[in-house]
Amino acid sequence: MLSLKKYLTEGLLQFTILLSLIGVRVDVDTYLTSQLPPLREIILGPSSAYTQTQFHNLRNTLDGYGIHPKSIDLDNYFTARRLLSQVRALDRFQVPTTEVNAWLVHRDPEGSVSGSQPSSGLTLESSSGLQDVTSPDNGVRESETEQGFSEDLEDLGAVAPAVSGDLTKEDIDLIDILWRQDIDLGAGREVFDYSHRQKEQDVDKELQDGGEQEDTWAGEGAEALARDLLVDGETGESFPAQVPGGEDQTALSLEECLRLLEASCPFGENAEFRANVASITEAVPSENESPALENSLFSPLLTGTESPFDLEQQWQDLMSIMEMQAMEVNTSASEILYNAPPGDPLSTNYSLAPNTPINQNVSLHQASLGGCSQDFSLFSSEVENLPVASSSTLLPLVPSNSTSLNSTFGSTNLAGLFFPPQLNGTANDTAGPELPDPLGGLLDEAMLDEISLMDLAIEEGFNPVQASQLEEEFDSDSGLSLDSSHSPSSLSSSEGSSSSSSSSSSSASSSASSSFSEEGAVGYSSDSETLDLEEAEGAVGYQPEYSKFCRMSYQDPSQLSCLPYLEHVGHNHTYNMAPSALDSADLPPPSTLKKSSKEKQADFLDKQMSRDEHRARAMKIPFTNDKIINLPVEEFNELLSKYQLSEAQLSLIRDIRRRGKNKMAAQNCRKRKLDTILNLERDVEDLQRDKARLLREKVEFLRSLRQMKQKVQSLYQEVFGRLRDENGRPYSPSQYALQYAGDGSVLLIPRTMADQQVRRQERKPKDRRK
DNA sequence: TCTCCCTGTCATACA
DNA sequence: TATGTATGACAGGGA
Repeated sequence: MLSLKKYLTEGLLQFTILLSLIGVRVDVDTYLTSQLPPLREIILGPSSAYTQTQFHNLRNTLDGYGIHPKSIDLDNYFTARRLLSQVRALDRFQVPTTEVNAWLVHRDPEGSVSGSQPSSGLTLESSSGLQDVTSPDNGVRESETEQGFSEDLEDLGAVAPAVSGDLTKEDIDLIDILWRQDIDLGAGREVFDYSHRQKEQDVDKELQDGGEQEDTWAGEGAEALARDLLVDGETGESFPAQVPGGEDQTALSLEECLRLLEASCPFGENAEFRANVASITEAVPSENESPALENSLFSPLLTGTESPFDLEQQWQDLMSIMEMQAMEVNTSASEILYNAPPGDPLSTNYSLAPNTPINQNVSLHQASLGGCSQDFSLFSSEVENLPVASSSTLLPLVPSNSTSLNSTFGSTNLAGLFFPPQLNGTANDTAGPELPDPLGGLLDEAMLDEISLMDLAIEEGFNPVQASQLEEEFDSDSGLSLDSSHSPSSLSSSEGSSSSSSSSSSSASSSASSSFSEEGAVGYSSDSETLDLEEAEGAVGYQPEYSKFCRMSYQDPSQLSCLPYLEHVGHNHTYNMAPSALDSADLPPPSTLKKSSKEKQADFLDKQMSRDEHRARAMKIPFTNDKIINLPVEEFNELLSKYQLSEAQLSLIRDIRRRGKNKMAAQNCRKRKLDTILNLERDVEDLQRDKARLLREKVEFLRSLRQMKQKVQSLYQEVFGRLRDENGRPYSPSQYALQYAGDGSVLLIPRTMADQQVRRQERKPKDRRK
């Protein structure tokens, strides 16, 4: 019978899927909800004791409208409806993106499929040439695509198990079957992933638009620069462009500056980006380590990548967290990092990066330290204390008209942050060492284990999810095992029709678990018309996790196992029947048995009867406890009216009814508690996975950011080094700074102005926080 | 014997 | 008010 059931179940399911695939609509509802108990029972299996609770409610409510809102049967109802609707939708070939993502998430632990496989690293870090910088936008986007960031970002809205974890094992099996079929047709799994295809299209679009934007922006920038130069020439001031001998040099320098900056940061043509680039250019080198000042690059760079999500805000949030953690960080690491000996400006100006070779295989911890050392001090008071350069006059290079000046002030200028205090003549040698290492704080004891796991993932080509799973397995010693998929009962998952995903919602698991919790004494009525429906509803799935709770009220522990398909063995149909009837019905003819065994059987059955059944039999109640408990009120009262019952009998009957209902209510209550605990476990599991993923993303971002800053720094140095005043002498970095204004012009301004703008910029995020 | 867990039951609140 | 449900608390029984 079992094999027949399995055969029929799988065969029908596959047949239905095939029919659906070729366009034949199969309405399974007709078969499942029709009054064909044997077929339904074969397919869905017998019900459990739990589901008997709403016998009367489910009567005449085949669609489930009469199910109590809190009933566990409602879970079955919704699960069944959802599965049926999905089966029907097969011919329409719709695979919801979020569900596929959820599927991927749940396959991660097995390492078979993962949408967030770690790539070897961001494109930016693949090489250090300028070529990489020419398309940081695309690079970042591609990196996002490669590393499953797009999925991760989508997960931000679908991470909650209640949403994304709604796939049952049946769903997964269906998707898997479809996938295999399409693989045979030459289609990969990514074909189903709408987000994947969309990301590919986006990337292509970006690649196309990027070139156009770059060209447009370059043209506008050149025009703006030429305009500025012309205006400046009209002022008659000692603008290099108009000074004989120095004109070509300066003009060439500015053009080169613009070109280099454009080449390095072709993010787009919008003003926001330009402001960001301006902050990038200002965030260039400082002679003495001022890592605190360099974090100004954070937001602008990330905003420049222009994703639909407010990455700048996210980073600010992240930085705020880091700031908090940085309060407690020890400064030893930063001291080492910041006390680099002065020497080559390129190597010393930029806190860590120049001296730290970019190593893709570097430990995440190390990488994080490096990235952090330069990134997190935007809001540090050190910035406020920066001495202002004495020079306050506007250079001839700066356009003299008010518009340009306003734009200059209005634009981002963090140049001062990058110039070495020594050059300002007011250097504070202790500034660097005093700065804490925020990421070091982030990577404190509590996070090192996760980081190390991520290190493992990056260094060893480990799937980070696997790493997190490894971590979970380590954590599983704590009594509550988070990995339910390792339950021995998961063997039953081979039965596609009787398994439910560990990610199923609590409602689904409720229905599933009830399929084998057996209450034989009061839980079964062979003459109940609604029983079949109950069984159908109650056997939607089998929850492996409940194997450990399967020791419920079964009839005979020695005869019954926890297997759900054996649950019907334990039903007790005897109730208040007379012992003689029981004997004749259940026992072999007396002639073939010894009296002792007969008595044994009687004793055994007697023991199996509940107290209320004993009482009912003693009081000669003329109907079964099952009827007493499960009949609707109207029918119950009608039943009572048919018999002439004494007050004691009536009282007992009402007590039996009350206790029976309460007993099942208690069972439901306890099962709900278990469901809650299990779902909480899954939530914790998901959150841990998300946490690991976010940490990994953060490290990746920091790494790419550090590399971008390196390149911007070198470009700034190159541009600034080529600038010459009217006498052909280079400008002093301690007195002047380059500023990339919002209108596309590149300005050389005194450091005092740059410092003022730095302070002004610092206040903005603070105000925004308020 | 003690402890833990499961189960049934009661009391109570609530719908 | 009657009925049903949910849940905390308690007790009994088995391992």
